[in-house]
Amino acid sequence: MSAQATAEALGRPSAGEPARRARRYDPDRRERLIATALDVIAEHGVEGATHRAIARVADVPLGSTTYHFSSLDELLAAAFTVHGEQVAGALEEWMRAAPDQQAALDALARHLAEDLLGNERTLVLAVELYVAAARRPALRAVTQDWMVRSRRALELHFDPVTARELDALVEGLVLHQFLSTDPMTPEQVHSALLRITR
Amino acid sequence: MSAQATAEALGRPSAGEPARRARRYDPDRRERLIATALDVIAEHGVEGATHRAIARVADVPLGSTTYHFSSLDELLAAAFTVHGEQVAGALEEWMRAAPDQQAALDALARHLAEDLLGNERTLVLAVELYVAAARRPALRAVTQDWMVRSRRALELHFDPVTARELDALVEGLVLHQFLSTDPMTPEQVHSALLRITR
DNA sequence: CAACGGTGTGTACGCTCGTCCACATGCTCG
DNA sequence: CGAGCATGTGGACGAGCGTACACACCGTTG
Repeated sequence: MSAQATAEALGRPSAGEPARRARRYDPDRRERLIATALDVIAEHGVEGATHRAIARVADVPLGSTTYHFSSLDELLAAAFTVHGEQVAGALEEWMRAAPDQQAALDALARHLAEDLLGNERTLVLAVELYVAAARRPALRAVTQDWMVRSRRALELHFDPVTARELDALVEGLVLHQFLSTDPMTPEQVHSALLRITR
Repeated sequence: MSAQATAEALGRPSAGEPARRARRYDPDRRERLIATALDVIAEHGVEGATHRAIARVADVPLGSTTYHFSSLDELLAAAFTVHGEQVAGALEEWMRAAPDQQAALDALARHLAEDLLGNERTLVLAVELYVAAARRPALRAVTQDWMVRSRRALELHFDPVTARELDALVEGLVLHQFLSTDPMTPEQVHSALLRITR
């Protein structure tokens, strides 16, 4: 195999069977493992996100995953933290760019349609986090941070009560879109948001 | 142990070690397994709902679970079907009893507060189903049925568009309540529902 | 140059899991 | 009464899992 060939090229004795893979220089393997974990979760769910599955996709040995993260929960928490920051950051940008409440509502509708509902990967990751956070304390904090950040962003343009209701409706729409075979159109979504803010 | 004593009382030879437990007459074991499965899911999540855990709590041998249900997914589907029918039935009752739209809204708020948000078990089971349905085809259909039945009940008093938005908001509120450390009060919930229907 | 520590690599251990199977029991119906 | 069958019971099997560990490599530091 190529691993054997590489070993020979590096001058290792080819007599033995070991065929140990050549050591790689891989400075940001940790970050790559986080990104790969998100890919695996999106495709197979948290349930399918095992050390072995992540290591296989990232093309690293199994032991490497436990070297960089002291446990699987820690790896998952790191992954969801990165993802949550990306999504929350996007919402904050939308809200900061909106000049008034009317524009903020349009921006929220677009954020929903484009970043959440329209993107299979983001949608799946959100729901997977919802579920995983229910049982894993390490993920509760990640979810809390995400929720707080989202609400803060909404409060740039809406009073706290309305922001909270919008937040809940958004979560419901995400879940609805995910589960339903007959999802709502962007127009319906926009209309629902409008009703909350009137 | 008592199993041994029972075996001897039944005239089995006590020389051997086997100590096989006496056969029990248990006509509705299948239904009891379903109920037990819901208990286990509520306490340990779908992830913790294994054949062995359910059998232990129901006090039946491991093999009994695979005798009554050809697979674990089938058992979970049966359990969530029963649960979904109970909750959907409760909503239908509320809606049928409401004389007008105003009363229907109050009833929905009470249904939410009492049956869903105020009941830890029901809340957990709903979210667990959301999550499990994402990856298990056998549960998708169960979720669909539940959603359709809920929407039909709401359409007794609200137009289809509003019913749909209410449905999504309810799902969001359930999830919100489940994840948040600082949940909404019944008054806030009622107010949010009112905004949708205006 | 030698010791050392950070990183990469392969493998072993103990455990739980879903599923399957062999056998025991007792009701039903001829 | 006796054969057949639904149900009850215990145990086995192979697979996948998280984690731990021994060893290999290599830049740094004294």
